[in-house]
Amino acid sequence: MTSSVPTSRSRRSDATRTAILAAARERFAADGYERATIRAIAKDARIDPSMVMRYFGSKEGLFAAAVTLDLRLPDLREVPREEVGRALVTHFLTLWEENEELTAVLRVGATNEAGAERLRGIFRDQLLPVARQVCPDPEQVPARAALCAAQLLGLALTRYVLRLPPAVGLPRAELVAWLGPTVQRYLTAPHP
Amino acid sequence: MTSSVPTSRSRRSDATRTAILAAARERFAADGYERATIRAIAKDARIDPSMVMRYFGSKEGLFAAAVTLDLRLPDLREVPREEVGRALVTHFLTLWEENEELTAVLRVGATNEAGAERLRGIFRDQLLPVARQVCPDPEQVPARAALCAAQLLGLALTRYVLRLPPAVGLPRAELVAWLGPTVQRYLTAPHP
DNA sequence: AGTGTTTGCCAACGCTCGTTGACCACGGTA
DNA sequence: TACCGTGGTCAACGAGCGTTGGCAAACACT
Repeated sequence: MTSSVPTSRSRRSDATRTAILAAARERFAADGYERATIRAIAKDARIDPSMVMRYFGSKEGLFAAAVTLDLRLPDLREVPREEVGRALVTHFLTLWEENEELTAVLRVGATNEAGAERLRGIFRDQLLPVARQVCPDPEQVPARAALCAAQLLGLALTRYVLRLPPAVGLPRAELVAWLGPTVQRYLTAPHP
Repeated sequence: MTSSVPTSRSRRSDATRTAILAAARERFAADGYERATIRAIAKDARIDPSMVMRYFGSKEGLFAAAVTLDLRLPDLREVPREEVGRALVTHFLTLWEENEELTAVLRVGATNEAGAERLRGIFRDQLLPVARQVCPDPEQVPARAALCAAQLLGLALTRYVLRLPPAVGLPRAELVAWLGPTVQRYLTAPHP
């Protein structure tokens, strides 16, 4: 039993716990699922590999705990209707540059079925609802959202994962100027 | 020495060689680089793993031999100028559905540096020259080609790798209708 | 001081991987 | 018949992986 430190006082292990999570995110983002070994993650966090197991149960458990993705998408009803495309692109660029979880989930999703399922979940639970806010016809929402996902994930893939030189070199503003109208059209333009 | 069968007569080993390559392409496309094991590939080809080594030297050698990608892009100068976007999208969709090498190189490129370099090479040697045929300003060619790559690879990623349900469900014609104008704009529209 | 829970390290397990080298079967040529 | 290149199998190697259980130190509470 022992409710020794039940409520608010921070346990000493919380530090290691977050250290492991940080190292895991970094490795998953850099190497993908298979090559990001528990041993390497543990070494980065300066603890023993067995600690990872004790805290997270298994490698899958660690991945699940390390990569919890909240896109924090804006409420598009508060954005001028002709600005939603640019707003989304801007938001995604910021998001992607701020945290490496997105790169991690994209890299892992490309080779690992569990990772792919994670991405499908994010699409379903986070992007679809937002698309629903601005799409004219509810029936077309999934298709339109998928088109946006294709464009935005394609950008992330070429720029942050594959690192195609021209994609890396393009300045933010220019990306927004090019992709904004595309996303805008996918979301709001009449079916072609 | 021995020029026993030097010229045209097909050696018996060619059959196994191509069997290995076919199995390798399939596994790389389905599993990515790390999880596509030589042992599994050899089993698919119904031979011993050591044969793979004899023929291709190493796993990297096998990958290099199995995935040689020719996009067979059309000569855009023979396509009506306002049709190049739709033509490219159509071409890519066909290409992707016909052979699994593209899925393989995309999956591998996402987690493996050698795979990523392979993709950068394809972009540089095959997509850039074609973009040069239709872009107005030569200086803008790399950026415009990169935008196209982002859109087209994003489609492939969501449809053939991640298998987002709405992206899988969209019929070819509709994809061409949506993405065609996007690619067209990236290639030929004036800089926004 | 004494006791029980945390927090950590260490050593090993069983497994799979890429890779290697020894050995065998066939088939054409001398 | 004897030979040799070719196409193939088999068993093993060393390394790295995820994972486990036992044990020592640090701490919290009485």
